Amino acid sequence: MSDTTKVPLQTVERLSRYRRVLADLQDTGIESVFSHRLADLVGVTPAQLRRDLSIFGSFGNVARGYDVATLHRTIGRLLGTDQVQTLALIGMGNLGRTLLMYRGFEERGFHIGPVFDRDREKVGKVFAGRRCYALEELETVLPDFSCRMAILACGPGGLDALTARLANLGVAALLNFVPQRISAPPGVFVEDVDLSAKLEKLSFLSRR
Amino acid sequence: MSDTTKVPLQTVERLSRYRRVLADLQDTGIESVFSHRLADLVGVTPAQLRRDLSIFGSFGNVARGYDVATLHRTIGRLLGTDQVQTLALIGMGNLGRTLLMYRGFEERGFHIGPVFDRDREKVGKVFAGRRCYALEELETVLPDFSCRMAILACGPGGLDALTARLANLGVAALLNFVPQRISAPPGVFVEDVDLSAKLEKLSFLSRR
DNA sequence: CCCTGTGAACCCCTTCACAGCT
DNA sequence: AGCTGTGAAGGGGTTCACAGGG
Repeated sequence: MSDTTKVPLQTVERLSRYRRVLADLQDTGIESVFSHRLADLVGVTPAQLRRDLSIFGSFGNVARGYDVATLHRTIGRLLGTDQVQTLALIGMGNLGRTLLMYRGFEERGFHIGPVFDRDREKVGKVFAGRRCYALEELETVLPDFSCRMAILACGPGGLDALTARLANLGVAALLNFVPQRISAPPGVFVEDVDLSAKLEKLSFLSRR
Repeated sequence: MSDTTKVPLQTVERLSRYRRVLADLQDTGIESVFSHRLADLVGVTPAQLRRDLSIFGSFGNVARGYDVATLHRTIGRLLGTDQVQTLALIGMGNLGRTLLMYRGFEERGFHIGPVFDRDREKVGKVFAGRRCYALEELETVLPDFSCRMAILACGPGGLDALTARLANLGVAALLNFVPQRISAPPGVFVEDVDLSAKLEKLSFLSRR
């Protein structure tokens, strides 16, 4: 019951939420939880929680429920966040600099390593301890960091070429803030962050 | 075929993407498109596009496809972004200031009006032309702007009380950047932005 | 022809409900 | 008695495929 690719996408998204709540429980010294309680804290149904976990195995115990520390570690392993991963960040505008200063990433096992910008003015400057590289240096700099993921916080110009170069360098996942459809090279996963779209959704929903 | 509440959530999310592409087409002077072409540009199947639109009515024409300008306007009306909406922004940290400077919101019909912070040091300062109010002033300041939506870019402390106060003031939708589950008052819609969760999803997916 | 709009089939995910166990 | 894990049922969204029309 484990590593087929038959894991619902939404289950993966919920794993993050489970892990976060489990971390809180662990901090408060709670050693075990029943599905009912954990589901309540996360905001899902107990059946959903048990189903999600059952996709990966049997972690529960009828008498005590789930062991908090063990389950936390297990989900971390599933997500691949049990060890620190280094990300590349492209674009040192307002957004890029904000992301660089955001502490939440480090807390969850993500470390921003090399940062890049196309703008000559930014290249060579230091942001939060990182020297900014020119985009042209991608091929020479990136291999030293062995990044499997990158954050795109740059302008829309030449995006397709950029993603192709990143893919060539072994980057298999992109967190994309550029409001434009990315034609991802095969094998590269893209998650879009489109705040305007979220506002539009809220605008629609709150009209009735 | 119109205003029942039976609109799939994911259809709503795709409306944003249709609208963005239609805006681009309009800028380049194209007057009409067939579902096949529009769907290609957006990155969905033609059947999906037609199904999505058919939920709201019949906008197409067998001979010419869809009229770009009309459809653009229609989707804008559906989303409620055909007129500018004013948002409140809570939290003037790095994130809040970045959001304030982001041009993308204005382009899509969202205007950030009043900004608030709990921190006494920030209150009274001016950010991008807006004077920052204290959180205590919420009840006196917010009614002047008649905001139906708010952006939460503050710390996690006292979130439940804050959302309750916002709800009382008529705020029916929240774009939430705080990594914590919000127990939304009834009738209030919440969209969470959790970048770490997106990275964890990417981490999971790119491991095979 | 080749388009749109749409019933119907399909598929994926959620929920129910219970067997098995402690 | 009350829990987990899971077949089976149910529901929601996508895709198929075609009727209808220029």
